[in-house]
Amino acid sequence: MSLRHALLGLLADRTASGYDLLKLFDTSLANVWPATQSQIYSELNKLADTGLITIAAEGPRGRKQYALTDDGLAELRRWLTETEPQRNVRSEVLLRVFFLGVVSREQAQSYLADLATRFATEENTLRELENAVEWDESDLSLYGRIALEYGLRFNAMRREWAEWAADQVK
Amino acid sequence: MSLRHALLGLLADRTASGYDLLKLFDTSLANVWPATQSQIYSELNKLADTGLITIAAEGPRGRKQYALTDDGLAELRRWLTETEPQRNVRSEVLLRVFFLGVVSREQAQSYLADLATRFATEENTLRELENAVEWDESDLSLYGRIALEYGLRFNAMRREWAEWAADQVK
DNA sequence: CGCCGCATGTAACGTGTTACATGATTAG
DNA sequence: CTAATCATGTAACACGTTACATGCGGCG
Repeated sequence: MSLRHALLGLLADRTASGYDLLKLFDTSLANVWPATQSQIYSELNKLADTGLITIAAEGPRGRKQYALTDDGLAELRRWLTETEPQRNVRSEVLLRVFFLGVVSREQAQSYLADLATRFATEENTLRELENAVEWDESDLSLYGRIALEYGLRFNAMRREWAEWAADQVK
Repeated sequence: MSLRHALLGLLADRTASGYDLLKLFDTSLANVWPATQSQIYSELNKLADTGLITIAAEGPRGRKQYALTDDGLAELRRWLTETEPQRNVRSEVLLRVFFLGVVSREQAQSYLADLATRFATEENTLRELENAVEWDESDLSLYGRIALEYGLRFNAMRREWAEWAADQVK
């Protein structure tokens, strides 16, 4: 049920249409909680039905500008403080590593070395993103930078681990 | 489509029944690729239908002992070497951090401090697991330890990040 | 003989992805 | 005027979770 709260969270900052939210997902939330257009639009309708958001204004081309209601903000706060985040375990990378025994040691080693390169690339991508974003003094900037720092540390850790693992396989 | 390959991977080591595999998922794969009983049994039937595994023997209580076929091993190798692991991004923890602006700084700070504690606990759990497992010289032990090391480093990294983040919010 | 564990199967529901479908507005 | 962008909606399918359902076999 996190998509619903992601939408509430974005609408807590400012009002937006489904189309606006779609773009926000593709930019700021792409690395945290991706969502498709189809998912966003249907969830918005459900949220409007249950009164957590309302249509604050309608624009050209059938545009619906959604706004968070008091109930919606309460629900967002409740989710944040009173519910446990379910730990997100599934890792396809680890699953593959688990079964590297079915290929040769040489193949396994180069597989892990490739992984290290991949993680290094992702780290660089995030670093470019960090430089491209215009950070300000808002809460979204503060917590956005904290989330980005997580990504940087995560990829650095994974790169070092993959290098270490490649060495272990030798 | 990773569940299918997880099953193939486990059957590459030894033959097993659905029930055996279920227990393997709950122990060795619980932190990598969880699966439910219902999912495992229906996927096994599909794999048997497509000839990637076969029923090597039948036992009491309708027990079906599955074995990997040559096709199955080939498919496992193909998946491992020729397909790209899709990066697993969704993180409920990060999503929550993103929206910490809707609660007070004090609440946000204690939220992050709690996270740090949680990660430290998980790290300890994994360390106990590491000591409890009887590691041998097999491939599964080698790659199992590599996967576990990932978990240890991951939680250490997250704990340090959460501590840093709590400090940033001050 | 009765209970626990072994062993499998399926139905209902929620979430997520891909693809199709349609149309209005605006910038060049 | 026409192409790109804005803007929303829905259908089909894949994957995952929860719950229900059933029965055999071995151990005490």
